[in-house]
Amino acid sequence: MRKSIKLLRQERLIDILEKDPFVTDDSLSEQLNVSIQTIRLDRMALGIPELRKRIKDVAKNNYDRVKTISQSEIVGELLDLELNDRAISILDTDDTMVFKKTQIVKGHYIFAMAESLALAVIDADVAITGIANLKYKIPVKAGEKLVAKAKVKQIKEMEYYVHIFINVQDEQVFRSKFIMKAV
Amino acid sequence: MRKSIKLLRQERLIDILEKDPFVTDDSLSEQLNVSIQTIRLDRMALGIPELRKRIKDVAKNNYDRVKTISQSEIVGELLDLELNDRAISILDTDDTMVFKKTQIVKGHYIFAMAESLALAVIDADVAITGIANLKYKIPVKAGEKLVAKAKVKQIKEMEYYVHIFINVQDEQVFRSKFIMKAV
DNA sequence: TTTATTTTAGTACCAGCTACTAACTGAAGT
DNA sequence: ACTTCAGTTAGTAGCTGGTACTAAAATAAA
Repeated sequence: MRKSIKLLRQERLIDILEKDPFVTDDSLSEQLNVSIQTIRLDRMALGIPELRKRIKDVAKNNYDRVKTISQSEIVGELLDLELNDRAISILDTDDTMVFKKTQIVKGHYIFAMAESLALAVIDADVAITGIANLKYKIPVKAGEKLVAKAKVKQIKEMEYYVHIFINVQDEQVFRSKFIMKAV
Repeated sequence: MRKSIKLLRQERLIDILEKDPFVTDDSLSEQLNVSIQTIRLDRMALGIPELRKRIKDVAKNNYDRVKTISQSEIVGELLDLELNDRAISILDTDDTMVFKKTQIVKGHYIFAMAESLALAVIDADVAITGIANLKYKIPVKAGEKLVAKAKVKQIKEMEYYVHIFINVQDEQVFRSKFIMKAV
């Protein structure tokens, strides 16, 4: 029975540190009501590095990356643009965009790429998405390079009908129709 | 002229640390060819904290932010769930989600909320989005609280037909149909 | 009861500092 | 020539949050 007490404590330790890596051994020993030596033995057993190393890891991991997530990279890079006619953008997928279980890129990244290209291609100061029909044909895996092509099919007063196709290599993985409304 | 040597060194110091905050005083003293005490006097004068504090700052700055952007907040909080039947989630929008020009929430945030709720409501280990039809009825502004309701309409072998409605207050701002495929 | 596991205690040592005192350098001021 | 003084260097004590190690105490299992 002592065995499970130890394992339970180690699980709690992992839990605490996953929620907040900025915790000293001292604080951990208080939270778990054991001596600081026990905490250190547990960390050793679990291969968890010391506070400073943990902080450094968090810092290093995010230092370069973070900037990207929030904006531009979510939508890809515009390569070619002919207003009111056509446009091309590319997006490199990575493992931050996937469902861990399946390694398949989450749908909203692909949607975001398509939507932003649809917005870019139309010659309107401000536009909003009205209607979208999407078809995910083949799941996209982390690391694959997406190429999106937009074609404006029709402009009816303030409504723009735009088709977006997304390929990986020469295979179509996604296609969609957007009706954008200028405001 | 001695004056400018000092100022120049301090500028170089700032430069080095801006490019890479992960540098010890020891390394700085080598790079700038002065004693470690001089480096410390310079840091004091410039109000630059020690290495560990700098690392911690980098980590802290990004840690909270990244967590939120990448996962939960983009998709909302699950309030109610009846597998294979219905589900409800909420999402507080903020000004990081909008087009600056218009203060209107970007479509992919709303799509992500809808898609993830559609995924949550179906009782399948792994599922991918197959087809989606979206209608954005009213633009959502920063600060508005979105309430998404999912209803599973039909289950046909491995395909799930799910409807998602998103409201602000009692007004429907978005509705969609998803066909999800279990894998 | 004996043995094994787990936990606690304690010491020496480390990096990377802060805080402080003191001495040295070198050029300018008068 | 001597003083002056900013700028630089040297050195010590003490801090945090550890590692690495030895040893003893507590608890459980045989």
